[in-house]
Amino acid sequence: MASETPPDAARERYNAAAREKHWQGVWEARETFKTSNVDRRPKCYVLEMFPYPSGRIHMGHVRNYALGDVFARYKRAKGFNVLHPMGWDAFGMPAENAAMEKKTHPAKWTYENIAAMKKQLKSMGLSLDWSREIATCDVAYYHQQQKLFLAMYKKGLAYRGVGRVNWDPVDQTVLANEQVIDGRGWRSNALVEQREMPSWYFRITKYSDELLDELATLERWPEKVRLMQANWIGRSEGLLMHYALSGKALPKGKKWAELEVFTTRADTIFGGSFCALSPGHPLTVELARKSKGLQTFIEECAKTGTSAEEMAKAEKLGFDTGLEATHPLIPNRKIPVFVANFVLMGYGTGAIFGCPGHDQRDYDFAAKYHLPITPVVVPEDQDARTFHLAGKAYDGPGRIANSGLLDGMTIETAKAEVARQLEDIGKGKRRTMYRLRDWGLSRQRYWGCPIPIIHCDACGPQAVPDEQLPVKLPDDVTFDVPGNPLLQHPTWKHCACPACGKAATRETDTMDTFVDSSWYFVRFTAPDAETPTDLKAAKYWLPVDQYIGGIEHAILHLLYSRFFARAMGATKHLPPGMKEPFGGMFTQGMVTHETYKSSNGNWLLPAEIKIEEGHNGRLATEIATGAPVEIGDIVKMSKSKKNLVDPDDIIASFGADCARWFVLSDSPPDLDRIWTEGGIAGANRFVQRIWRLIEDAAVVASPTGTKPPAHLSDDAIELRRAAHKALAGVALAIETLRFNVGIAQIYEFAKAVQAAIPRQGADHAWALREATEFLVHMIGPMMPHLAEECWARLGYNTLHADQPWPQVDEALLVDDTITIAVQVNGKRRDELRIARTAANAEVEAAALGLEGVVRAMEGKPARKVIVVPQRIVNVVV
RNA sequence: GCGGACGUGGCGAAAUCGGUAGACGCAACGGACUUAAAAUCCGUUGGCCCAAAAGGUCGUGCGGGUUCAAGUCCCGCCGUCCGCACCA
Repeated sequence: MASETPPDAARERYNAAAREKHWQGVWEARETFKTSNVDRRPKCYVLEMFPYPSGRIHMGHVRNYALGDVFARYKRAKGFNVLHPMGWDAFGMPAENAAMEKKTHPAKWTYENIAAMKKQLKSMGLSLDWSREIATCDVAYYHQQQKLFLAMYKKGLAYRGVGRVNWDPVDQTVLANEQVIDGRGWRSNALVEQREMPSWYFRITKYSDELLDELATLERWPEKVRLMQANWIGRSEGLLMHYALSGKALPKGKKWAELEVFTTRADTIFGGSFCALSPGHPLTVELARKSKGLQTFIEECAKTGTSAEEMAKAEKLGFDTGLEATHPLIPNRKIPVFVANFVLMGYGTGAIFGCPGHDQRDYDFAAKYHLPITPVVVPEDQDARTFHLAGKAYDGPGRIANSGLLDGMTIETAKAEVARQLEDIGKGKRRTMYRLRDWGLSRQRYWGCPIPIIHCDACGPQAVPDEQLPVKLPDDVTFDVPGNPLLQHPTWKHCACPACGKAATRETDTMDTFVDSSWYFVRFTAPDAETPTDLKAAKYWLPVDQYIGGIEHAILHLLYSRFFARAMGATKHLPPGMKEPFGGMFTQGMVTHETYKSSNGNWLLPAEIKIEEGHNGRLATEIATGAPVEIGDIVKMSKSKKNLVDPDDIIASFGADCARWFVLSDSPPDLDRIWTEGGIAGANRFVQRIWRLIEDAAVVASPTGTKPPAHLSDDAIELRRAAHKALAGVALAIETLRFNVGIAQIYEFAKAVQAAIPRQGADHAWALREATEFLVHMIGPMMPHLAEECWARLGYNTLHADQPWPQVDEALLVDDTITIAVQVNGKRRDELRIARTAANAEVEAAALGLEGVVRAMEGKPARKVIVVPQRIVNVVV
């Protein structure tokens, strides 16, 4: 029999490139991964974040989609009706940049990129239902998005308001915060201005509480992401309180008689030594009309940089208005009113009272302007009379002091007491504030979804009537002049008012691309529906059971999607109660690689260098010149550092299975995966080893469908145990997204199968057949092409992709005889082979008789023997 | 500054419940096969003591603690990474 197997030298290696193409063709021809919305099986919606069509996939994509594909294929094998779709986040700036630089139309550039990337994704052998493919720049998609927008507009969830934006005066466009670098536009390098501009907003703050409170229901989300969202929403409970204003400079009118401030530390009011207004506060603006000095001060404030670092370092600056504020509970104390650069207009009321003793910012400010600093909270272990602030504010726990009627209270009691008293006299009100603001979605750009609104001088903003939708982007645009091409288009914006019929103009802003990605996962459930969503399909498929993507979307994309789910519920585009779009969320790590730098300081591609490993470490040289190369840090693969490995090259030389196997091995999926030449070679060795193993096993194993023999030898039973244990272990690893652990078990099991091949006898042949098939099932989700090839080699003419995950025989998971460690005084001294069911007394007796135990006990009597059944024995002497 | 995560061999890591630390992979070293190489196969590989084996001993960032037993739990440090950042 064995002679049928060719010797290694003559054997053909598994030709991944050819076979992978073959099986991809078979899957496509048979529509193996096409999913129906009508199916009796339980559903499972597996989704990876859809890519931006930059033109080429990178290793980050390979990892992301390999992770998702393992899960999707496994769930299919487990009998689920799996939805695993793919699409393109296709609107956005890079297409317009390309249009300006390369003179290609954004649409042409985008669709060519999509075609190229789709080809690359297909070469990965992903179990995707391509019939549901969507691109957000498809008119069919953004048509539906416009309907959604109008439905939200009519519900008051989208509105037009005025807000501050980062305006790039050269490019004539609004910039996102992350596009402003050191106060300058990232492309134009022009000084960015803060402008008040009319913009469109989504009323996400309506759901602040829900979005925060319901984070608790997201049990299969990373704690870290939930925390980041909670901090982003930033709810804080506090008190609005009114200070009476006085002073010569106080403007006339009732409106200026009182100053409203917000505080979360009402307990510290007796420590308040000043009030401060934001430079943008209405009272500041009013006062500035009569004060040149204040005007100058406001201008100075506006100039301080917008970058986070600058803000933190910026000195606390104030301008004394000459006004005085009287606290409602302490009529005899008047404190000065300043305008201060550190008070934000966008939070609370834009005005604060400063308590230097217990707030570091206020402390810094008070120190600079020589204002009183009185501690009013004293730590429990300190005496109020001697307690001293050691040069900084104290914000820890303690009891109230120096505060008259509040003295001796806890912080919480004092807060409640102040709130109660102020509410009683109508000078205060408890209030919850949020850091979260409404979502500004206007972008002055071309390549985005047009906002379907018409502005009429007589009637105001009007929704575009349904029959006039979609508002299509015009094709004939130029990017020769800065600014929004839609605004400059000669005819596009001119139209008739739907209400009065007179000449009107279209909204020329387009939507933030985060809008596109806030509901695409719903559209996948019914990609061809004439309405934005199909309630029946949405109800069947949603929520997404497992969503996988990068941590960089932890806040915005995921929070916006959660908002959209609620808003779409309100507009009846989702079934009632369907609030959370993603039941399970997983954030995968990056793919990293060593960096290489030539002696002249240029970064080099891994392909441009050669590495020699020897006793004295690793030496790198540049292939072209033979010059030595400096090996740098291991960082995320990036174009700028050139530490890139091209998925196309890897797939061409090793195959998609090998690339998938590599990115799944070794590192936990949520941590970074370091790409190494050695690692990919190791993965390739395993691919070849599996193929040889299956070829060998196919020769000696029982034919398909052989009935189990009546008697199995111990070795055969051991192989069965190993097979069933590995199968259960791999299944658990996949379910818990710990693929690296599952892969380690596959390696181990493959060794056991290999060792069993030379054994003779019908029982071995049968056990080997089972073990070999199990092995193919285990590698299937990760290396699907190889699994098909092996499945065929084992004598089947069915598709492995259609095979169910085998049943585990639970009885085989537990051993009859087990090995337990025996310790003496907590140190392992020997081990014991004993029946799993042995009684504790029996275990104890056997343990005490072990050679290593006797030696370690040195003749002393056992004071205590702890027997943990089936785990360990510890003898205490 | 605030919040969070992490720290285990030369490297990536495993250890699901407090119960044999280092599975599995990479790298390295030795051997078989070969004229040779590649490929493949077999073996060794945490430190120290011992000629070797047997055995001993130390060992999961550092210092304490709880426990029969700690990588795992508690307290205090140190370091690295990430997020937020004048949010009153």
